[in-house]
Amino acid sequence: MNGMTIGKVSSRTGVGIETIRFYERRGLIAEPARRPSGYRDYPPAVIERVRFIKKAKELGFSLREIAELLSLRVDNDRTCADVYSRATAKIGEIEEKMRELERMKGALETLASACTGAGPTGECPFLDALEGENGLSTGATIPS
Amino acid sequence: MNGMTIGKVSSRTGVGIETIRFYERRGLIAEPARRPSGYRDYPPAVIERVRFIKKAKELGFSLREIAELLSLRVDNDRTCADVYSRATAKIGEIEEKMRELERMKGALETLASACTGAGPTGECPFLDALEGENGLSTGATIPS
DNA sequence: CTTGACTCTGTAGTATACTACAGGGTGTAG
DNA sequence: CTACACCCTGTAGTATACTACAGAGTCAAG
Repeated sequence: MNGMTIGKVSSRTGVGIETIRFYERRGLIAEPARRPSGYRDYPPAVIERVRFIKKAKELGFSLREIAELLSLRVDNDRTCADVYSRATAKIGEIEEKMRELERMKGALETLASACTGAGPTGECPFLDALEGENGLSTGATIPS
Repeated sequence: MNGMTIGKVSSRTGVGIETIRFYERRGLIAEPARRPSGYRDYPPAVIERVRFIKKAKELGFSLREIAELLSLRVDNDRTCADVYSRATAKIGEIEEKMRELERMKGALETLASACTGAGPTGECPFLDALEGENGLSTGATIPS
């Protein structure tokens, strides 16, 4: 009763074989069991994990941040208080991302509703909707 | 009555000088006027543009996608119908990102509410909340 | 028992997005 | 008039995240 080969994981998730092995090297996916041949033998749960990584990436999380998100679940050494504070911090980041997306969406909707007819594009309040002093939590890098 | 030097733009936006010049090379920022010395002389509007780029990046848009977003406003050759379809497409992408963030947030909240006391971390339904067949619009790359 | 699809390790190359000089000129405060 | 912060171009280096081989072994169908 074997699990999946890496090719199966790849086709089920839409993530390339080389990329899956890369995620393993980076510690995002646990090293799977091996068959006598040396082939990786994955449990079904790996599918959700790979899909999670894929989606989190599309949402602007780096692999380092995704590892953090995943570590909330994996490490049994952590206290609940620790998990709680990390989780709420991530929730804050996510809420900030959502607010920015909301603003961007609003700006695009204004743009779209102003341009339903024919003719050239006029001045649209596109950048204006995204003002504000600060970025998100990325940690701005200003060379010394 | 001069505008800003690049250093001023950098300090007002939190984006490095080299990065601003890089954005110019990539066409994300228009080539500014020059002073007799050759110094770049930026109009105030560049501040919003740089901040927009910064935020859009933090939301998971690539520089190529940001250029697309910006081109909706800039190109006067485009018809309104064209702008409309591009804008609504981007709105769709943004809504998908927001839905995914909502799911991720829900998973984190479940995790956080289950772990407010002391003790070790149990099994939490973290990955489960992010299942689903498909990713976003990134265009999955599966090697041949 | 061969053929073709699949897997292995290891290394090297690519795309994106910066980031850091080198070697030079500019601008202004004291 | 000099010292120091700032700007210029151009090129090269770095971090991240893949992506592509090379050279070899594995497995299932016919």
